[in-house]
Amino acid sequence: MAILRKTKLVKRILNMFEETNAAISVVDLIEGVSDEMNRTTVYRILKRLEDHGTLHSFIGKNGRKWYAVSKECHPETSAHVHPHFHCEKCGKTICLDTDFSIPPISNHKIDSAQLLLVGQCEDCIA
Amino acid sequence: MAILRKTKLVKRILNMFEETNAAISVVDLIEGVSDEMNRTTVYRILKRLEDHGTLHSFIGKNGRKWYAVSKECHPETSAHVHPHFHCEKCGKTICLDTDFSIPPISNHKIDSAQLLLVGQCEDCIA
DNA sequence: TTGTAAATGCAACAAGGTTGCAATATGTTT
DNA sequence: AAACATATTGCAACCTTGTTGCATTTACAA
Repeated sequence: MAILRKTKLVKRILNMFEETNAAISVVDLIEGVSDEMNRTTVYRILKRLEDHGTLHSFIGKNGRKWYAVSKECHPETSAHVHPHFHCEKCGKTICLDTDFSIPPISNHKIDSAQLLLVGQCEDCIA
Repeated sequence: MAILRKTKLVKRILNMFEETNAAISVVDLIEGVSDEMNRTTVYRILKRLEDHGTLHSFIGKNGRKWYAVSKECHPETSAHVHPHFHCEKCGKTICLDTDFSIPPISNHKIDSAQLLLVGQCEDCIA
Protein backbone atom coordinates (compact mmCIF):
# COMPACT_ATOMS: atom_id res chain seq x y z
CA MET A 1 0.00 0.00 0.00
CA ALA A 2 1.36 3.40 -0.95
CA ILE A 3 2.08 6.11 1.58
CA LEU A 4 -0.82 8.45 2.19
CA ARG A 5 0.00 12.13 1.92
CA LYS A 6 -2.40 14.53 3.58
CA THR A 7 -2.80 16.90 0.70
CA LYS A 8 -5.30 19.71 0.53
CA LEU A 9 -7.56 17.60 -1.65
CA VAL A 10 -7.39 14.55 0.60
CA LYS A 11 -8.38 16.76 3.52
CA ARG A 12 -11.24 18.16 1.49
CA ILE A 13 -12.62 14.68 0.81
CA LEU A 14 -12.26 13.68 4.45
CA ASN A 15 -14.04 16.92 5.32
CA MET A 16 -17.06 15.76 3.30
CA PHE A 17 -17.31 12.73 5.55
CA GLU A 18 -16.82 14.73 8.74
CA GLU A 19 -19.86 16.80 7.89
CA THR A 20 -22.14 13.77 8.04
CA ASN A 21 -22.60 10.43 9.72
CA ALA A 22 -23.96 8.93 6.53
CA ALA A 23 -22.33 7.20 3.63
CA ILE A 24 -21.77 9.21 0.43
CA SER A 25 -22.08 7.94 -3.09
CA VAL A 26 -19.15 8.48 -5.41
CA VAL A 27 -21.49 10.40 -7.69
CA ASP A 28 -22.34 12.83 -4.90
CA LEU A 29 -18.72 13.13 -3.85
CA ILE A 30 -17.62 14.04 -7.35
CA GLU A 31 -20.51 16.48 -7.66
CA GLY A 32 -19.74 18.03 -4.27
CA VAL A 33 -16.13 18.91 -5.06
CA SER A 34 -16.43 19.28 -8.81
CA ASP A 35 -15.03 22.80 -8.83
CA GLU A 36 -12.13 21.94 -6.55
CA MET A 37 -10.71 18.85 -8.15
CA ASN A 38 -10.89 16.47 -11.05
CA ARG A 39 -13.18 13.44 -11.23
CA THR A 40 -10.19 11.13 -11.57
CA THR A 41 -8.61 12.57 -8.46
CA VAL A 42 -11.73 11.83 -6.42
CA TYR A 43 -11.70 8.20 -7.55
CA ARG A 44 -8.02 7.89 -6.71
CA ILE A 45 -8.26 9.55 -3.30
CA LEU A 46 -11.19 7.29 -2.38
CA LYS A 47 -9.25 4.23 -3.43
CA ARG A 48 -6.25 5.31 -1.38
CA LEU A 49 -8.34 6.05 1.70
CA GLU A 50 -9.96 2.65 1.35
CA ASP A 51 -6.63 0.86 0.95
CA HIS A 52 -5.45 2.78 3.98
CA GLY A 53 -8.45 1.64 6.01
CA THR A 54 -9.91 5.06 6.64
CA LEU A 55 -12.92 4.46 4.43
CA HIS A 56 -14.77 1.40 3.25
CA SER A 57 -17.00 0.97 0.25
CA PHE A 58 -20.09 -0.94 -0.69
CA ILE A 59 -22.43 -1.29 -3.63
CA GLY A 60 -25.70 0.63 -3.40
CA LYS A 61 -29.15 -0.41 -4.53
CA ASN A 62 -28.55 0.57 -8.11
CA GLY A 63 -25.07 -0.88 -8.40
CA ARG A 64 -23.22 2.39 -7.81
CA LYS A 65 -20.42 2.65 -5.30
CA TRP A 66 -20.73 4.31 -1.91
CA TYR A 67 -18.10 5.14 0.70
CA ALA A 68 -18.30 5.56 4.45
CA VAL A 69 -15.91 6.13 7.32
CA SER A 70 -14.55 2.99 8.96
CA LYS A 71 -15.27 3.33 12.64
CA GLU A 72 -12.84 2.12 15.27
CA CYS A 73 -15.40 -0.33 16.54
CA HIS A 74 -15.30 -1.75 13.05
CA PRO A 75 -11.75 -2.93 12.56
CA GLU A 76 -11.20 -3.51 8.90
CA THR A 77 -10.72 -7.23 9.19
CA SER A 78 -11.55 -8.62 5.80
CA ALA A 79 -14.11 -10.89 7.38
CA HIS A 80 -15.97 -8.04 8.98
CA VAL A 81 -19.47 -7.49 7.74
CA HIS A 82 -22.06 -4.92 8.61
CA PRO A 83 -25.31 -4.08 6.87
CA HIS A 84 -26.12 -0.80 5.19
CA PHE A 85 -29.46 0.92 5.14
CA HIS A 86 -30.75 2.98 2.23
CA CYS A 87 -33.77 5.26 2.59
CA GLU A 88 -35.80 5.32 -0.59
CA LYS A 89 -37.48 8.57 0.31
CA CYS A 90 -34.53 10.85 1.03
CA GLY A 91 -31.66 8.74 -0.27
CA LYS A 92 -29.79 8.84 3.03
CA THR A 93 -27.62 5.77 3.38
CA ILE A 94 -25.90 4.68 6.56
CA CYS A 95 -23.85 1.93 8.11
CA LEU A 96 -25.67 -0.12 10.70
CA ASP A 97 -24.02 -1.38 13.82
CA THR A 98 -26.48 -4.22 14.03
CA ASP A 99 -24.73 -7.49 13.47
CA PHE A 100 -26.47 -10.13 11.48
CA SER A 101 -25.80 -13.82 11.30
CA ILE A 102 -24.88 -15.18 7.92
CA PRO A 103 -27.12 -18.15 7.19
CA PRO A 104 -24.95 -21.26 6.96
CA ILE A 105 -24.97 -22.81 3.48
CA SER A 106 -24.12 -26.48 3.30
CA ASN A 107 -20.99 -27.30 1.30
CA HIS A 108 -20.21 -23.65 0.78
CA LYS A 109 -17.49 -21.55 2.34
CA ILE A 110 -18.58 -17.99 3.03
CA ASP A 111 -15.82 -15.41 3.09
CA SER A 112 -17.84 -12.22 3.09
CA ALA A 113 -21.33 -10.90 2.69
CA GLN A 114 -23.09 -7.78 1.56
CA LEU A 115 -26.42 -6.88 3.11
CA LEU A 116 -28.32 -3.85 1.94
CA LEU A 117 -31.59 -2.97 3.62
CA VAL A 118 -33.94 -0.66 1.74
CA GLY A 119 -36.82 1.23 3.28
CA GLN A 120 -37.55 4.47 5.08
CA CYS A 121 -35.39 6.15 7.66
CA GLU A 122 -36.64 7.58 10.93
CA ASP A 123 -36.94 11.09 9.53
CA CYS A 124 -39.02 9.96 6.58
CA ILE A 125 -41.37 7.76 8.60
CA ALA A 126 -42.48 10.64 10.79
CA MET B 1 -47.14 -4.90 -18.73
CA ALA B 2 -46.82 -5.59 -22.43
CA ILE B 3 -47.74 -8.90 -24.02
CA LEU B 4 -44.85 -11.33 -24.20
CA ARG B 5 -44.37 -12.89 -27.64
CA LYS B 6 -42.35 -16.07 -27.81
CA THR B 7 -40.03 -15.04 -30.54
CA LYS B 8 -37.00 -17.00 -31.67
CA LEU B 9 -34.76 -14.66 -29.71
CA VAL B 10 -36.80 -14.85 -26.52
CA LYS B 11 -36.61 -18.63 -26.73
CA ARG B 12 -32.88 -18.42 -27.25
CA ILE B 13 -32.44 -16.36 -24.08
CA LEU B 14 -34.65 -18.72 -22.09
CA ASN B 15 -32.58 -21.56 -23.51
CA MET B 16 -29.48 -20.06 -21.91
CA PHE B 17 -31.16 -20.36 -18.53
CA GLU B 18 -32.39 -23.90 -19.16
CA GLU B 19 -28.82 -25.02 -19.69
CA THR B 20 -27.86 -24.12 -16.13
CA ASN B 21 -29.21 -23.80 -12.61
CA ALA B 22 -27.11 -20.77 -11.98
CA ALA B 23 -27.68 -17.08 -12.45
CA ILE B 24 -26.14 -15.42 -15.50
CA SER B 25 -24.68 -11.95 -15.66
CA VAL B 26 -25.96 -9.62 -18.35
CA VAL B 27 -22.40 -9.36 -19.62
CA ASP B 28 -22.23 -13.12 -20.11
CA LEU B 29 -25.66 -13.25 -21.68
CA ILE B 30 -24.76 -10.60 -24.23
CA GLU B 31 -21.47 -12.35 -24.92
CA GLY B 32 -23.17 -15.73 -25.27
CA VAL B 33 -25.61 -14.67 -27.97
CA SER B 34 -23.58 -11.88 -29.51
CA ASP B 35 -23.71 -13.37 -33.00
CA GLU B 36 -27.43 -14.07 -32.84
CA MET B 37 -28.85 -10.79 -31.65
CA ASN B 38 -28.15 -7.20 -30.77
CA ARG B 39 -27.00 -6.05 -27.34
CA THR B 40 -30.03 -3.81 -27.03
CA THR B 41 -32.34 -6.73 -27.76
CA VAL B 42 -30.81 -8.74 -24.94
CA TYR B 43 -31.40 -5.90 -22.49
CA ARG B 44 -34.99 -5.54 -23.66
CA ILE B 45 -35.80 -9.25 -23.58
CA LEU B 46 -34.40 -9.52 -20.06
CA LYS B 47 -36.48 -6.57 -18.93
CA ARG B 48 -39.61 -8.10 -20.44
CA LEU B 49 -38.97 -11.49 -18.88
CA GLU B 50 -38.45 -9.82 -15.54
CA ASP B 51 -41.63 -7.75 -15.84
CA HIS B 52 -43.40 -10.94 -16.80
CA GLY B 53 -42.09 -12.70 -13.69
CA THR B 54 -40.12 -15.38 -15.51
CA LEU B 55 -36.78 -14.00 -14.43
CA HIS B 56 -35.60 -11.88 -11.54
CA SER B 57 -32.50 -9.75 -11.27
CA PHE B 58 -30.03 -8.75 -8.63
CA ILE B 59 -26.82 -6.77 -8.34
CA GLY B 60 -23.61 -8.79 -8.24
CA LYS B 61 -20.49 -8.22 -6.20
CA ASN B 62 -19.08 -5.67 -8.61
CA GLY B 63 -22.34 -3.79 -9.19
CA ARG B 64 -23.22 -5.49 -12.47
CA LYS B 65 -26.64 -6.97 -13.05
CA TRP B 66 -27.42 -10.69 -12.96
CA TYR B 67 -30.54 -12.58 -13.90
CA ALA B 68 -31.91 -15.92 -12.75
CA VAL B 69 -35.06 -17.96 -13.26
CA SER B 70 -37.86 -17.27 -10.80
CA LYS B 71 -38.79 -20.61 -9.30
CA GLU B 72 -42.38 -21.50 -8.49
CA CYS B 73 -41.48 -21.84 -4.84
CA HIS B 74 -40.43 -18.22 -5.09
CA PRO B 75 -43.56 -16.32 -6.06
CA GLU B 76 -42.56 -12.88 -7.23
CA THR B 77 -44.13 -11.01 -4.38
CA SER B 78 -42.28 -7.75 -4.16
CA ALA B 79 -41.52 -8.43 -0.52
CA HIS B 80 -39.86 -11.73 -1.24
CA VAL B 81 -36.17 -11.88 -0.53
CA HIS B 82 -33.65 -14.61 -1.01
CA PRO B 83 -29.89 -14.50 -0.79
CA HIS B 84 -27.51 -15.10 -3.67
CA PHE B 85 -24.18 -16.82 -3.50
CA HIS B 86 -21.18 -15.87 -5.62
CA CYS B 87 -18.13 -18.13 -5.89
CA GLU B 88 -14.98 -16.08 -6.15
CA LYS B 89 -13.00 -18.97 -7.63
CA CYS B 90 -15.18 -19.98 -10.58
CA GLY B 91 -17.62 -17.10 -10.72
CA LYS B 92 -20.64 -19.35 -10.46
CA THR B 93 -23.53 -17.48 -8.90
CA ILE B 94 -26.73 -19.05 -7.65
CA CYS B 95 -29.96 -18.32 -5.84
CA LEU B 96 -30.18 -19.79 -2.37
CA ASP B 97 -33.40 -21.22 -1.00
CA THR B 98 -32.23 -20.49 2.51
CA ASP B 99 -34.38 -17.83 4.05
CA PHE B 100 -32.75 -15.28 6.25
CA SER B 101 -34.26 -13.02 8.82
CA ILE B 102 -33.84 -9.33 8.30
CA PRO B 103 -32.40 -7.81 11.46
CA PRO B 104 -34.91 -5.36 12.92
CA ILE B 105 -33.65 -1.78 12.93
CA SER B 106 -35.22 0.54 15.45
CA ASN B 107 -37.11 3.49 13.97
CA HIS B 108 -36.56 2.20 10.46
CA LYS B 109 -39.05 0.63 8.09
CA ILE B 110 -37.53 -2.09 5.95
CA ASP B 111 -39.21 -2.72 2.61
CA SER B 112 -36.71 -4.98 0.94
CA ALA B 113 -33.22 -6.35 1.33
CA GLN B 114 -30.38 -7.62 -0.78
CA LEU B 115 -28.03 -10.25 0.58
CA LEU B 116 -25.05 -11.43 -1.41
CA LEU B 117 -22.80 -14.09 0.06
CA VAL B 118 -19.30 -14.38 -1.37
CA GLY B 119 -17.02 -17.35 -0.95
CA GLN B 120 -16.29 -20.70 -2.54
CA CYS B 121 -18.82 -23.15 -3.96
CA GLU B 122 -18.81 -26.88 -3.30
CA ASP B 123 -16.91 -27.65 -6.49
CA CYS B 124 -14.16 -25.19 -5.70
CA ILE B 125 -13.72 -26.28 -2.06
CA ALA B 126 -12.93 -29.87 -3.04
C1' DT C 1 -54.49 -13.29 -45.57
C1' DT C 2 -54.22 -9.06 -43.53
C1' DG C 3 -53.64 -5.61 -40.01
C1' DT C 4 -51.73 -3.93 -35.85
C1' DA C 5 -48.96 -3.93 -32.05
C1' DA C 6 -44.83 -6.08 -30.35
C1' DA C 7 -40.14 -6.92 -31.23
C1' DT C 8 -35.69 -5.96 -33.35
C1' DG C 9 -31.34 -3.59 -35.31
C1' DC C 10 -28.71 0.16 -35.49
C1' DA C 11 -26.59 4.25 -34.30
C1' DA C 12 -26.10 7.59 -31.09
C1' DC C 13 -25.96 8.78 -26.55
C1' DA C 14 -25.14 8.83 -21.32
C1' DA C 15 -23.08 7.72 -16.90
C1' DG C 16 -19.68 5.51 -14.18
C1' DG C 17 -15.19 4.27 -14.01
C1' DT C 18 -10.08 3.52 -15.68
C1' DT C 19 -5.46 4.51 -17.80
C1' DG C 20 -1.21 6.87 -19.56
C1' DC C 21 1.48 10.60 -19.22
C1' DA C 22 3.22 15.07 -18.28
C1' DA C 23 3.24 18.47 -14.63
C1' DT C 24 3.00 19.54 -9.66
C1' DA C 25 3.14 19.18 -4.76
C1' DT C 26 4.82 16.66 -0.39
C1' DG C 27 7.66 15.19 3.07
C1' DT C 28 12.28 13.94 3.82
C1' DT C 29 17.11 14.31 3.62
C1' DT C 30 21.04 16.92 3.57
C1' DA D 1 16.55 26.19 3.68
C1' DA D 2 17.41 23.88 -0.79
C1' DA D 3 17.31 19.68 -3.17
C1' DC D 4 15.46 15.29 -4.08
C1' DA D 5 12.63 11.22 -4.85
C1' DT D 6 8.14 9.94 -5.32
C1' DA D 7 3.33 10.55 -4.34
C1' DT D 8 -0.33 13.19 -6.23
C1' DT D 9 -2.97 15.67 -9.67
C1' DG D 10 -5.14 17.25 -14.26
C1' DC D 11 -6.35 16.19 -18.54
C1' DA D 12 -7.68 13.75 -22.42
C1' DA D 13 -8.77 9.59 -24.16
C1' DC D 14 -10.74 5.39 -23.51
C1' DC D 15 -13.73 1.41 -21.82
C1' DT D 16 -17.93 -0.78 -20.14
C1' DT D 17 -22.60 -0.99 -18.92
C1' DG D 18 -26.88 0.50 -19.99
C1' DT D 19 -30.54 3.53 -22.48
C1' DT D 20 -33.22 5.94 -26.27
C1' DG D 21 -35.27 7.17 -30.84
C1' DC D 22 -36.64 5.63 -34.99
C1' DA D 23 -37.25 2.87 -39.05
C1' DT D 24 -38.02 -1.97 -40.20
C1' DT D 25 -39.53 -6.56 -39.38
C1' DT D 26 -42.13 -10.20 -37.09
C1' DA D 27 -45.82 -12.49 -34.36
C1' DC D 28 -50.29 -13.64 -33.92
C1' DA D 29 -55.20 -12.81 -33.79
C1' DA D 30 -59.20 -11.63 -36.51
